[in-house]
Amino acid sequence: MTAAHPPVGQIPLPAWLERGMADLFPAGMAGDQDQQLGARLEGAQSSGVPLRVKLGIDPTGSAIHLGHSLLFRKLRAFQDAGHTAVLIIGDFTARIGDPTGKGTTRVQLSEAAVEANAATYLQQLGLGEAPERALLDFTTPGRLEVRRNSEWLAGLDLPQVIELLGISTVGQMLAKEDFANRYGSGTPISLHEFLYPLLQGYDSVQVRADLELGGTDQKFNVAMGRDLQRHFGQRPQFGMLLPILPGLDGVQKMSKSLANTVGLAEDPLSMYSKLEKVPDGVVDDYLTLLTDLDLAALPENPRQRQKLMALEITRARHGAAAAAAAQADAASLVGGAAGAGAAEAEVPEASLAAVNFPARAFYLLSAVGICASSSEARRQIQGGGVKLDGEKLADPNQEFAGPEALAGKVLQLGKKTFRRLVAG
RNA sequence: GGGUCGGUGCCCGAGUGGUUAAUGGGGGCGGACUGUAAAUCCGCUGGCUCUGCCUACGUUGGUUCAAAUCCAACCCGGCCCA
Repeated sequence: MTAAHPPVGQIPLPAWLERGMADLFPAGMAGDQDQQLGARLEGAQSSGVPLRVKLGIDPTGSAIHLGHSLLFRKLRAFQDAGHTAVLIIGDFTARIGDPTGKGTTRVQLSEAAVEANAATYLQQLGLGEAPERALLDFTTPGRLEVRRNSEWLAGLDLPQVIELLGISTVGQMLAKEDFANRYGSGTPISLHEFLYPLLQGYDSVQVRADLELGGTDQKFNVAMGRDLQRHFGQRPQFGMLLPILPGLDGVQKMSKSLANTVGLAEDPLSMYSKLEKVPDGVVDDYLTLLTDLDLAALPENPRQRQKLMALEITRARHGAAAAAAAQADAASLVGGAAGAGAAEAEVPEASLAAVNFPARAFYLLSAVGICASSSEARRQIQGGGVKLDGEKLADPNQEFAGPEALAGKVLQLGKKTFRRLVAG
């Protein structure tokens, strides 16, 4: 090795690409064009052949939340720059379960469950929706490929599997933090879990990825993709890692199992009211990763910043009018003028059709889905957290004779859960 | 396969025959407070249209008037050995 040169041949990356980026590898040495993403981008430009940008998702849940959407936003940015998004639905790998970030072996999902999840994912990403609200560009030809990895994984035979296993070593696997922790602490690791990174890496081979997007926790898996591509004689992909979005608690990552998420499918009001009170420390992260706002031109006041962030993220999903309404409603509902201010609010509706009358208050809450169980509902009422049209419900046994007495009213739990009751 | 230790409510973790949905902590939810949040304080934290009735301490069966607590078998896991 000669002395390090200044990055003479270093080709700068566009701003849209670098925004929010946590890591990019290989980092790119001046002399080696194959190590530079900038060079590959230029190559794509001059040859007219778009880059293939891989993003894999595991259809393990049914709701996409903001923590996922930052990856899709970046993928969309690549699409808008003319490249091809290769969205891999890990229908096969989902049945193994990504061991990343998990303290325990994941439950293996059934084929049917995976399929159902995959369908709702595409829907949430905006398949069939107005392009300006869709997260991905589904319409421009050549910008999107949706693949399922069962296409190539389901048919692997044992010799092929053994070949894959031969590419990595136990030592490499145990170098992965999650495995190391589990091994160190005596938590079981099933052998099939070692297969996960290999199979995900094999996806990169199959789709001939130029770049793979992932969260920073995916570094191991993305790097594995490079190893496999090299093994199969391909030019290895770049790995672009984006931060793991902190959840609404501001501390732990946004994750459904931690119940600190904002789902893309959520209504504007709950989306806005959740976002406008995230801890100050993560507001800038949200602004960077979930909006396109000019970061240099943000309000100084932390509260204003927070509201702007909440408004902008809600707007991107639901449109300007709905977002503005949500902001106004959130203010009036929390401000104590509940009911009155909520009159025109975009409060989610709850049908009384499934409620058997006469209904006691605690039963009503659970029947309408505002509380998980009638016992919980009883406790919430006793705790003074339930209001009907702004008026506190005091008695969990209060009886309602029929839907007429309730239709049109707003049932409220705490400060952020609302349901407008509708007959039938 | 052998030895050994262990499997408790969302999580961690007490509890070793007898008022009890089961100490404590975390988390969560609700209330007060605040610019929302955080911090702090308070309440709740198995289910059921519920003034009572169910189901609960890995599973199944057993011993007892009585078991999370004793016994047996089984299942699952850690560690050591092979």
